[in-house]
Amino acid sequence: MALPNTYRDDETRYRLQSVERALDTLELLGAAGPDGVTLTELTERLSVSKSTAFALLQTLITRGYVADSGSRLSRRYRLGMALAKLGDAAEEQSPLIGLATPVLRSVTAATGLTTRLVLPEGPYAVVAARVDAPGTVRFASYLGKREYPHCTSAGKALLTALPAERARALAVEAGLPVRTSRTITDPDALLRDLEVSAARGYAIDDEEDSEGVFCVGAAIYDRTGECVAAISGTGLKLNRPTWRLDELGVAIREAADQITTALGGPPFAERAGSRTPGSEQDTERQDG
Amino acid sequence: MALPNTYRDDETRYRLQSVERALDTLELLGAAGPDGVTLTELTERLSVSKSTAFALLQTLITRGYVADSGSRLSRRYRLGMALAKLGDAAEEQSPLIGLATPVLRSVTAATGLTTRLVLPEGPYAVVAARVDAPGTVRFASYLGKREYPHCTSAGKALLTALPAERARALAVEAGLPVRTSRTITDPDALLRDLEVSAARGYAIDDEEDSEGVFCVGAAIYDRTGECVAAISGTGLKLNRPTWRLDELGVAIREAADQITTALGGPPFAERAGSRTPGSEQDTERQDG
DNA sequence: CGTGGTATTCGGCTATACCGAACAATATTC
DNA sequence: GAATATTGTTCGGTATAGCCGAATACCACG
Repeated sequence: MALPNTYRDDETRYRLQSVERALDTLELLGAAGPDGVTLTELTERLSVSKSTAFALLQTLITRGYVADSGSRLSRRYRLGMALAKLGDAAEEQSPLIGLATPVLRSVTAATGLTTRLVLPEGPYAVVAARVDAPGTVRFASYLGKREYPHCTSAGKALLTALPAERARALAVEAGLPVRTSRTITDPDALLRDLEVSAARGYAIDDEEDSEGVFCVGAAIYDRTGECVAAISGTGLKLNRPTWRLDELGVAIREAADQITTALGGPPFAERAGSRTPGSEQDTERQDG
Repeated sequence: MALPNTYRDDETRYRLQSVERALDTLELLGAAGPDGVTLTELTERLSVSKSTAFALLQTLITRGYVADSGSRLSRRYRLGMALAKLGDAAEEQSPLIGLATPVLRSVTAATGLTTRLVLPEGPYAVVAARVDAPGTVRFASYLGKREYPHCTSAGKALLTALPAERARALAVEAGLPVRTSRTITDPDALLRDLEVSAARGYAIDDEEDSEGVFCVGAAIYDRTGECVAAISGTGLKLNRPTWRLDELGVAIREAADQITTALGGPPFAERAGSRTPGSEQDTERQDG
């Protein structure tokens, strides 16, 4: 190496190369679907030598974090059960997730909706926990999925907690791509929608993100009054044509309130009317 | 210098030390509960230097696998959300778990029981997936929990798939400790119970493992006719005094059948009467 | 029976991960 | 309020652990 730089980049100081590669391996396998990945595939995607990839896999396999299937030749590797175990423990250790999951279960049992807990990450909302409704063929709703702020109920719910200016900035940062014919793509229209949602205590996505799919979402606040998360309930219109979005919205709002109060935050009733100032835009009649 | 044994133990060949330590760290944090662990605690439990433990944590933290809470000094570390994400992916990738989870959800929704998928591990049954019933204050039912074969419905269900001698041997190996006043501690009595359970298609644990708690379980078979897992449903007698164990048992049996047939295995009706296959069954190729 | 694709094994080189010790920052004690 | 105890963080030297490249073993086609 020509570079005599004995000191490492500040970003990578105190970070162990082989551990990072092991994590890369796991994440790669996780994104790879049930068919798994082959050793040579891994080799090139990690840009390491075959023997290195092999050693990584050996280590992870003997500990149960990676499972190998397929016989001898053209073996395929996928994530192992030890990870499911750790993931479970991680969920319980996260105060928010541990608190929210039982509530989500109740809502799902009562309403038949698939429920989720999402956290803000930049302008997006990422799924942190979920309780799938029975019979669901499983939405494309894996943990860690990033959802748009402008066309999902959870994303909107997060925005309702912010001053109008900030909400607009975030939505614009994420972009407002068209997802269905009903997607709100105009920032001003979105802000009006948020106004209504905030007053109502829950946000609605009525086939704005995906055809035939609706959801309702509500924000969660901690003791400092900061919005830290949101929950949402999702349903398919096909399954049951006569959902009552207003009733479901209230159910979600109350569930969110339950979590909020558990965190010591202000419930909906206390927040009512005190929508974050920002610009007090005149409300124009919204036509469809 | 005395060059010590350049060749490593066969057990540890091709295994990366730092990766193993990282995994040790995660497992340690996972077992530590929501309060987490402090750096010095970790240092001594891993028997590594403080700086090493620090580097491990840094790596895991920047990748989101460990979260730190508590301010500056006396910081506490717990598992991070990246693990929940991977664990979720691992569940979907496991063919058995991915298959069983939707079924478990249906059973839970229909019956109100907390349902589990368990796998055999030596003489024990370890929990591989679970769907908690709403309102459950959460049993001590974390993923990876080992359950006794003699006093849990899932454990018994696994035993029903084995020849009597083997079932007895396993139960004895695990021991038959007293758990409640109703625990079966006599191997012969257990075998009689298994006989009945096999004929019925499901096993019952009526407060044999824990006071006030019952469960029903049934075995799952793959295409080779081997029992590979079992599912169980658990309920609290306190909550609802009038459970119908027979109905619940049938529900569990049918759910197990559903998974079994999905795997290409023999459902209950076909197994009836043929307890203890014991004899040699031809290996049937699955060409085409 | 070769050919091309895999997974393993080997041995050497050096970058890497380890340690010990000093440093900094916060509590706790007097 | 200074002294002490206990924790997290930084640093440099060192040898070991991890990386690579090449050679080998294995299997499935043609």
